[in-house]
Amino acid sequence: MYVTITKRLREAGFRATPQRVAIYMILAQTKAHPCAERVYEKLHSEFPSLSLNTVYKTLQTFEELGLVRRLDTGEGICRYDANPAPHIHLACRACGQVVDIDYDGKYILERMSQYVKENGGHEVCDFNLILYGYCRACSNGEASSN
Amino acid sequence: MYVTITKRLREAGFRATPQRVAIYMILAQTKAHPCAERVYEKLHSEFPSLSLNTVYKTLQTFEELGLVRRLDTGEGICRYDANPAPHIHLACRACGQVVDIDYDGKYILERMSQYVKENGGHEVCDFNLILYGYCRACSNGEASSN
DNA sequence: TTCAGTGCAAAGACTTTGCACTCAG
DNA sequence: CTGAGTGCAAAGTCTTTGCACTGAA
Repeated sequence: MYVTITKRLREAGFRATPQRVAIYMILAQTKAHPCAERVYEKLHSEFPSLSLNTVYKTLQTFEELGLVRRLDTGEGICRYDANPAPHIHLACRACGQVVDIDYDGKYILERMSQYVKENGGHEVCDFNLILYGYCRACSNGEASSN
Repeated sequence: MYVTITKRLREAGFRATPQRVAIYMILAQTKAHPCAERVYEKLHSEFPSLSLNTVYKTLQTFEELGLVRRLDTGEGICRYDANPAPHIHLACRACGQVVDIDYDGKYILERMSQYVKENGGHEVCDFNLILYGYCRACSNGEASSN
């Protein structure tokens, strides 16, 4: 994992700084789709000098490199996901967490691309599908936080 | 149309002020999915005293009443759509416009709800599907501006 | 060594809050 | 009349920009 990110950055002509590696590791090791602020908090003990600004810039760089995917869940913040493949998310209206849905995003992309091409003539490259509702825990009435 | 919005506001226990009616009319008469700022601009000649603040508050009210749907297209702004039914949008990466895709959103909602219920046990109420790509004009290389 | 990357501070964009005034019902 | 709604100003939140310093290659 460490090797992978270092290698990928260098191959793309970017420097593999400790900050970048650490930020990537945080994202790769979680399924919580954290926002910039959250990544910053998680790294604060390990990198006391790390600035939030650097987190923003790094996440932007990662997004441009396709290492990371930006998620707009309508909360007014950007969350980040280290899984860059098109996939679906469910945003829980009770606890606020964003969970991955195990559904073939590629299939959706292909079907929608074809449909939209035929009905309207538009070209589709990517999609963002967010489901709003209640995660299992919350719809079962279990207490939860986040 | 005018009657409709007035009636619906009153039925919900809200006052049908000229500002509210005007803001709704703007949204109902366009397919451009304007943001708050844009709505404000469009009404500035008719309502010189209208404040951007009121536009924000009104759009929020409309959203809560289900009269209007909020769209996050990843531009960092909120766009609004007077069609509250679940449907699909395509955001053009060239000209920036957001176009409606004529596809049965209800069908997607039902299918995804069932899938997610069975695989994960989550409850789905709504969805937001944005396709990213190029609108017909832009993918044909035609000049265009928003 | 050298410049991409970092960190600080400040600015920017969009949105919300607080409060006195106004007008819809 | 009366309080929901408006408009002004100010503040807040998330994100970006500018610039000198630093450390990866």
